[in-house]
Amino acid sequence: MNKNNKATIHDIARALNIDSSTVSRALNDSPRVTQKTKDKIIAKANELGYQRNHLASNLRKSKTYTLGVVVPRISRHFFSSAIAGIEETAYQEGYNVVICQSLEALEREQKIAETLLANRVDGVLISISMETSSYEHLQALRQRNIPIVFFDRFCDIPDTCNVLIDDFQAGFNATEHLILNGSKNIVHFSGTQNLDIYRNRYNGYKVALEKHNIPFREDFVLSSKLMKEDGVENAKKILALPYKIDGIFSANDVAAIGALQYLKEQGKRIPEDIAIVGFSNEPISSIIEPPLSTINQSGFEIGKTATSLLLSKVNNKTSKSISETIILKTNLIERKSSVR
Amino acid sequence: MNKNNKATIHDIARALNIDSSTVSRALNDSPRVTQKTKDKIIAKANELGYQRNHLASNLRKSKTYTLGVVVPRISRHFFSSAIAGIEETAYQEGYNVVICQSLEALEREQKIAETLLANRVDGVLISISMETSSYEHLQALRQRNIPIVFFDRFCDIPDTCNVLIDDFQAGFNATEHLILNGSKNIVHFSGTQNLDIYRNRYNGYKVALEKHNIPFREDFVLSSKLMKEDGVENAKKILALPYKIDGIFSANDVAAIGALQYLKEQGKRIPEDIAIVGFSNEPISSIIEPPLSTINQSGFEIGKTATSLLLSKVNNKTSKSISETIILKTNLIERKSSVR
DNA sequence: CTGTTAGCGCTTTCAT
DNA sequence: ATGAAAGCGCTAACAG
Repeated sequence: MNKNNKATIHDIARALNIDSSTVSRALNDSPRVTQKTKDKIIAKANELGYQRNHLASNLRKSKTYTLGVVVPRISRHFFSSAIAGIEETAYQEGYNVVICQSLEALEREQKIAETLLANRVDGVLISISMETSSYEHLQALRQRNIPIVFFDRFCDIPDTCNVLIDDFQAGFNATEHLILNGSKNIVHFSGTQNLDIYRNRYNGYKVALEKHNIPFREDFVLSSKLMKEDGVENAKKILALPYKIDGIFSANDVAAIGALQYLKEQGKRIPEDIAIVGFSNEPISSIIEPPLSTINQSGFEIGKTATSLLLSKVNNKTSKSISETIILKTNLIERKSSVR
Repeated sequence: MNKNNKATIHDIARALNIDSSTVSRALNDSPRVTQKTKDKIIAKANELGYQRNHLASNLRKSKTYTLGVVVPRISRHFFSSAIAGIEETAYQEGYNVVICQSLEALEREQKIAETLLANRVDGVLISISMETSSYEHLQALRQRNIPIVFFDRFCDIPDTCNVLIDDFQAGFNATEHLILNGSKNIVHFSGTQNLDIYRNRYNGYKVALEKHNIPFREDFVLSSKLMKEDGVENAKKILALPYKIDGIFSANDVAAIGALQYLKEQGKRIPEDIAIVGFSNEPISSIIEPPLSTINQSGFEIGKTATSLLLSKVNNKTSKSISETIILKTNLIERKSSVR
């Protein structure tokens, strides 16, 4: 018994008059131990209430069995469901997870990267912040040979993987959906253009307009950080436009909701339909009026996929430093307003 | 240099021709080392890019510097903001955090408790599941001398702490608010009665009615798990009641929203005002029609408070096994419908 | 198949 | 004020 009153492999060994290394092997189910002794050892282990000390094991193996997860903010539904997927996959494989929030700030992201390094995580899953335009902190991780998988927000660094949705297609589908429902003057709420996801959604919007011979107008594209306040600002801009806007394609849910709310407060006309991209299975869309059509993007799936990819990197010493990008499917969920 | 290409205290010691124990002391800012040698050591540490190996350090100290956090579901806004508060406080003190979801299921909660034990966390923060009516898994943690702090959902186990809001007062305030706004027939959406928070909110409701001489009616209390579907069911029951309901006091946000949505879909009259308890700074309430008055309960604050309390238990060997309950203030946020 | 031995990198007595 | 030595609990050569 050690000082914490917990049995160690030595206690088991002593009780059975064998060596602790055999106990270790048995407990790790090594083929180099007879089934009979394994049984004896396992029985004794249970009897003594033995539990492996991961600290010691990990130190010896110089692995932490911990993954770092960096997201802009945990309260965003997309990310909290992604985290659920990440944890499910990680726990299954015996990995723990430490979750960090960048709050969309580069400086915080850099600090987090340092912490993760100091904690010697075995791998990192990250959705970069909107501010992230320099990548040294991420490259530092790669230099220490820590695998990185980017999810949702694309990042182009050598020897890293990406798990994304097809943002171009989603943007195209969202916009076309509006057009097919009769919208002509469609405004686009876009995000910061240094993020690929927003550039691609924007391009999808443009191409859909082209396809349907609707002229593209520069002043119909409103770029922001897509926070709720930005949505409100966007709504004001819409009202100031010399056109009757009959559709909005917002690159995320939050800004769309902000705009909606403002328009309602002002007693203004609500565009016929609003398509939103970047939306997980959040309940908000189903409770606001008019119901929003959304592009469904399962955070849970993305989290799971990204994690298994990362774990394969963490475990396979073989296929080291191969970049890979996985694109997951999205689907458009149409919601008709009940009041029409 | 070790196999991971990382400097150790031995590397620093060798380079400086001193012993590694001195290096260790210096790096821990022990008073038993001269400032001059400390400076030398720190300089060399930086030069070599030294980073402490926490695994080794923790093994030696037999502490994990990890806290377990168990919540019903991370996607609930109240819990995700509580987690943010927990992390902020924990990281400041050099602790990591592992987050687990019980999904309101006792069985999962029991498994999680086992895992946390196996991981030898230094302390546990938990909001018990709605199903939790047996407490062996939690007592097992206490037996291993792992401090526990319950937050939001009260749990009465010896030698543990609770960080709560005043649910009785909140229930009272919510109900009185409805009464003062003219409601007479006020329905209460209640949660499972094995949780104190719901019993207390329920009692607050009753006492508020009493105070204002409004007769209490058994059939105005609808108990459920307070999921969205339950809200829908509740709404149906309301419509079937032989009274004109003019107020709802829901013990949480989710059920209230479910009910609202159903009532709207059916084109039914919406009660004049709805007070909700159990509500964090979630944006939902501000985007639905009619606006809901809510009891504001800051998950972030609760998380922070609970964590500092837990850390004091984890660190102070002195005041061991003293139970304590902290009650945090809530405030009612009134929102007038814009359409009235 | 099992035992011996030597550490992983750090902290902590106990000396000096 | 610093050094020497022991060991946290486990794993992984290397023997036999």
